[in-house]
Amino acid sequence: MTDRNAAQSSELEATDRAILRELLRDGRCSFTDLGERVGLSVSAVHQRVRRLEQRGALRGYTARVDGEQIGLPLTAFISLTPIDPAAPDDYPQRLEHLSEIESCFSVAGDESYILQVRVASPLALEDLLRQIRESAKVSTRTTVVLSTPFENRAPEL
Amino acid sequence: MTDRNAAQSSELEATDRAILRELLRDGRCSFTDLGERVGLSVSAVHQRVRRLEQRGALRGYTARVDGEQIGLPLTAFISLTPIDPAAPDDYPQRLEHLSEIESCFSVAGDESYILQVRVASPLALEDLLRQIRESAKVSTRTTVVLSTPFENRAPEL
DNA sequence: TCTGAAAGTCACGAAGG
DNA sequence: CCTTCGTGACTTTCAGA
Repeated sequence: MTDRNAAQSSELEATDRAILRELLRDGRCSFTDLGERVGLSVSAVHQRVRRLEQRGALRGYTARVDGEQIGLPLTAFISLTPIDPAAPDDYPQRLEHLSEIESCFSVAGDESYILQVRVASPLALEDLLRQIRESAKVSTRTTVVLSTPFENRAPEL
Repeated sequence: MTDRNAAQSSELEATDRAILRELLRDGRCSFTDLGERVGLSVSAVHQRVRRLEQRGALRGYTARVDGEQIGLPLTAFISLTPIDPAAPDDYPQRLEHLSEIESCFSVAGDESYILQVRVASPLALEDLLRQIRESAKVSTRTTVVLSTPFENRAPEL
């Protein structure tokens, strides 16, 4: 066995973590480079990446884009509190269609959900808030982001 | 001129937005595919992508990785309030070295900053909170994420 | 799970309109 | 800003260990 038999394919081995580390740093890194960096042949890396994709450890790849330059300079966090505490908890589905909502977290604490949103302007935020309240029957508390010292840093693997 | 002359290279043109849309969907998409999808030759797309990278609209590429499978199943938001309101505002620099902190937002509202963190366990979170308080001389308020209905969705371009 | 080789695809710069 | 074209690099598969 490997380390501690990796609890039914749960924990990742060193080489796989090295691969993920490189792909987090550069999602377009070639298999050739990847192979050199982790000390494996091109085909071996190729197989491992495919396996990581199939396992779901590697969910995909995406570009990192500048919010300002694409015309969405305003980020905010919106906390949700259900108006009717007895209503069924289907808030995520009710909000899914609003593309301005980047992330939706179910949380412990005073509020039920935290939404991370990105919009073009204060006016667009006002409109989004109206749509959220209408779609989900919730009251909202909004925290506007002034600046982002850093964001989406890669975790240490 | 184009649309409204794009306010000094600020706004993006339709083809560039189409390219970003595709790269947000699949960060490893080949230039060949990209060209077909946006209706341009391979070289033209290549040039545009390079230009977008130089402009800073395209900041890079990254893999999307499953938090659970890499051994970091716990996400939380931590709000920061300075203990000494007169202290210099260098909190981001003081916290930068803590790799568990994925994002750091300066916000308007009751608190000064919101941190998004990812850790292995409640114990690791406790330890991180201690380090944050020590490093930045702040009091903290923590909201634990129970589940994530959706996260990091691509914005509508 | 690895390696090495073969075949097909792709990246990327040059030249030109 | 676009196209076409050519070369070298890369991806992907497969056989073998």
